[in-house]
Amino acid sequence: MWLSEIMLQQTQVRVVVPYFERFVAALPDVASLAAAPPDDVLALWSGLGYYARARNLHAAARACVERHGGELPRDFDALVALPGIGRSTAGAILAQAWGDRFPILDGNVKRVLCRYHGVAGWPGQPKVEKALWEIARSHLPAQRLADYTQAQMDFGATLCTRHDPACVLCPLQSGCAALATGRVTELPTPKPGKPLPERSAHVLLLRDAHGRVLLQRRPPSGVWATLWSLPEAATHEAAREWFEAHLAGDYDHGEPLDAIAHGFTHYRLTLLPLRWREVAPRDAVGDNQDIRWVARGDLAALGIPAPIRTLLEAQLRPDDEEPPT
DNA sequence: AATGCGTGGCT
DNA sequence: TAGCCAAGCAT
Repeated sequence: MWLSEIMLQQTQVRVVVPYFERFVAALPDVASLAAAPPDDVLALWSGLGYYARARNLHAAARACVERHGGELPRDFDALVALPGIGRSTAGAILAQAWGDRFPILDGNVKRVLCRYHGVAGWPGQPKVEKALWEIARSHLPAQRLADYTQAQMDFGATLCTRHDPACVLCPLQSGCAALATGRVTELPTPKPGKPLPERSAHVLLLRDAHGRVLLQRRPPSGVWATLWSLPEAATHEAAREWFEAHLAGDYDHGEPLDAIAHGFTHYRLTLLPLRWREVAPRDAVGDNQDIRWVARGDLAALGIPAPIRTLLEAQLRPDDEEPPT
């Protein structure tokens, strides 16, 4: 329940299902999650995005073991105090698990309320969001909060959809302000757009004599925080410095591979891979906790950013399939 | 208050 | 197809 709420934040059901099943099979309860190494949790999350959710979930599980007897507390303030659980998720947990009378305000509910009440303005705007919370609270029924909460989300997901909502079938037609005023397609007001910044990074695909690849743990904050990725540098000069500090070999022998375009919500990233087929480490590599050689078969056990995993899978295929340049 | 944080599906 | 944005939260 808790896991599904966290996984579904900003993520669609269809995408979550396989991750959810894999996660539950590996870490079936709060105790096993709390006891798991952070890398195991990130590996199970790898590909889902917003990795802070995984780190927060892990920390929250440990907090539950320490402070709440290994269970999620049935208390709004205690829930919100746990990392990764905000107002909406806390409300969803209390309403769905216990039938407690708390509103939720996820993307589906925001869309439905904006249309039904004819609320204009981007829902991400604090003023608009505050109004929506009040509306959500005012609609709460006296009973069956679990059913009500689930019904709201199902309604938004199946009838009052983002594109092409099924107004003809809608049981709330008669009270819908957007329908009455012909604004169904205009509400909710879309986020004010602005051009996404472009960034690029050189990534080094380094293999040793055993065919292993050199991975580096990313810094504790920023995008892909604490995940394992390829060594990265902003410029060729910086890449060369890193290479020469860590490896014996000739930087200029690196073969450029095709650039990889990756879009984030807030910027566009172009990855420029350089490949060396066989390099030897300097001593420093062996001593550094954040740098390691990884065999192809061990990639699945690590949290790795999606485009990097795709690149590695293409490059580390068995030798009878020559990787593309 | 505004921004940072992933990825994939959809049109 | 390039852009939009989905079961939000943290800072």
